[in-house]
This record gives sequence, C-alpha cells and structure tokens, in this order.
Amino acid sequence: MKAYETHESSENYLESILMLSMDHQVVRSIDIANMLGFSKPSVSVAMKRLREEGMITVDSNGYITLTEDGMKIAKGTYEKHIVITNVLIDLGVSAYTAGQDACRIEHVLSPETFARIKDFYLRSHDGVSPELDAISAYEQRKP
Amino acid sequence: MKAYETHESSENYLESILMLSMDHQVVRSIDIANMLGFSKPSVSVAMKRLREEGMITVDSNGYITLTEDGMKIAKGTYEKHIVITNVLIDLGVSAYTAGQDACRIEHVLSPETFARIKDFYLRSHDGVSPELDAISAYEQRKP
DNA sequence: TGTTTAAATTAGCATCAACTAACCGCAAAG
DNA sequence: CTTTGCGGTTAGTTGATGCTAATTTAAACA
Repeated sequence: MKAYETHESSENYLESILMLSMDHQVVRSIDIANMLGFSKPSVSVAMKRLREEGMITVDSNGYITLTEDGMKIAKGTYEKHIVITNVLIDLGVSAYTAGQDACRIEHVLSPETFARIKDFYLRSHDGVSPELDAISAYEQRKP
Repeated sequence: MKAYETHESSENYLESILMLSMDHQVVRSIDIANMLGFSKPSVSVAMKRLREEGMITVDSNGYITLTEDGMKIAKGTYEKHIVITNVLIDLGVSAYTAGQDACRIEHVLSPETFARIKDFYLRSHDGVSPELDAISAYEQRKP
C-alpha cells in the first residue's frame, strides 16, 4: 500500500523551505536545521536527496530554491498544515499543540480525508481563509 | 521530543490483539499477521518484544493474552480508532478510507487533541456511542 | 511410524531518518 | 598573512520496523 507522499520527511523539509521562503530573502541548509531542530548533516543529506529528486535547486551560495515539483508538494503540505491547525484550534485545542499535531497528521491523510476536512473547515468559515489565500498567492521570487 | 506512545508499532499490535480478542476465543501470532498483512516473522519478533515489555503473555499453545498494561494501551488506541473513524465518516469520508486513515492518525495525536476530538464526537452524538461502550465493557476472559 | 503441514522462531538484511565526529573552504578579524 | 568561525559535507552509527530464507516444533494423517 504505497503512501500518498514522496517521503514523509521530504514533505516536511519541503514545507519548511516554503515557510522559510515566505518570510526570508534566502533559505540555507542551516536555517532549515534550526527551524526543525535537526543537525546540519541530517539536513545536508536530505537536501542532497531533494536535489537529486529535482525538488530543489541549490546555488553556489548554498541558497535553496524550490523547483516547480518541490513547490507543488510544499504548498500541498503547507495547506494541510494550515487547515488542520485551524480545525484543531476551532475544536478547542491550544494553538501550540494544534500546530505540533498538525505537523504529524498532515503526513498521514489520504486525499479523500483531507478534502472532507478542508470542506468542513471552509464551511465553518464561510469559505474565507486569509491563510489559504496567502499560500495560493505566494510566488517564489526568481533568482 | 518524546512521543506519546510506547512505540507506534506496539500500539498497533496491541490494538490488533484487542480487536481479535473481542471476536475470537483465542489470538495467535498468525491471526495478527493475517489481520495486519505482515509476515509471520515480523509478528513473532514483535510479540517477543511485547512479552519482554510485559504487555502480553503467551501460553504454551501460543495463545496471546494482554496484560493489564497491554490492555490499557490497547483500549486507549482502539478508542482513538473508533472515535476518529466515526468523526471522519461524519465528515463524509467513506467508511473504508476513514478506517485506514484512523489507523495512522490514532498514533500521532497528543492527549489534548484527542480529548477535544472526542468531545466533538460525543457532542454530535448526544454522548451516545455503543462502540465506545463496548470497549469499556470488554473484559478479557482469564485463562 | 513416518510424512506432511502449519505455526513459530532465528538469522540476516533493507530502508528510513535521525545522530556524532571529523574535515573542507572561505571570508572576515586581527 | 594567519587564525578563527561558520556553513556545508562525508563517513559511519543507531534505532525502528519491515522483509526473506531457513530451521524447529508439533500436531495430523494415513
């Protein structure tokens, strides 16, 4: 039973790169390590894999950019993150825990289940979600 | 960041043992392998670990029984399974997918988040849940 | 009694995803 | 210049969890 992901950890890395991109000029390996609390080598190895899989490009400065493929996965994962976090908060979960749990849940949902959860979320917000809009609006600046 | 579980796979095995116990006289390694779609050796090794951790006992016939500790984890996990599955079904997810996804989600929820989801579930069912009642009612026959 | 079969186990291996230790290259600070 | 430090990489390790192949145990069947 093949899962719905590239690899759970890849989704996580790509999502982090997108999040960092959204409020920093550039993204380096070390930034990801700091954000995720992983060691430099762990991130280095992961970036190598993502590079080989065509999910990111890394320039001579070590600045990391999502490719189109990588961006697709990153946006998808981040969207799940936003929706799940908000649904949990609506259910009364603390913001911190909601974010933590969303990080794990986002990687194990089938497309069908996520679609229904998103429906539920949008229904209870009259279809309005600035956070989701921010994702679709985001376009990575080209180097 | 220590997770909330013994080990994700242990939770799964213990839950399966409980489910099998609830509608079979006895539970053997092979039954678990068939239910989970794992190989016999995988289950054998896992049972050895659970035995060493005091989660189960295995008699001379190879019949597996949950200890008090094992039962606690099994019931907790199974309860999550039931609640999540039903919530997803209520959201419009097909029964099959709901069960599949519940299997994964149940292992990554913080106690806080599960508590809120359970509240939500009970609220939308007027506090009535035959399935949850069945779990608390269940007492494993002593050998 | 001997063969066949089913369950369980042991041993060895693969993958994933983290880690530490150790090293490289370069740029800025003396 | 040389030293220092940071970012990055390589190499090797660990732990979780699955697998296959081959062996043992034991019951079942002519």
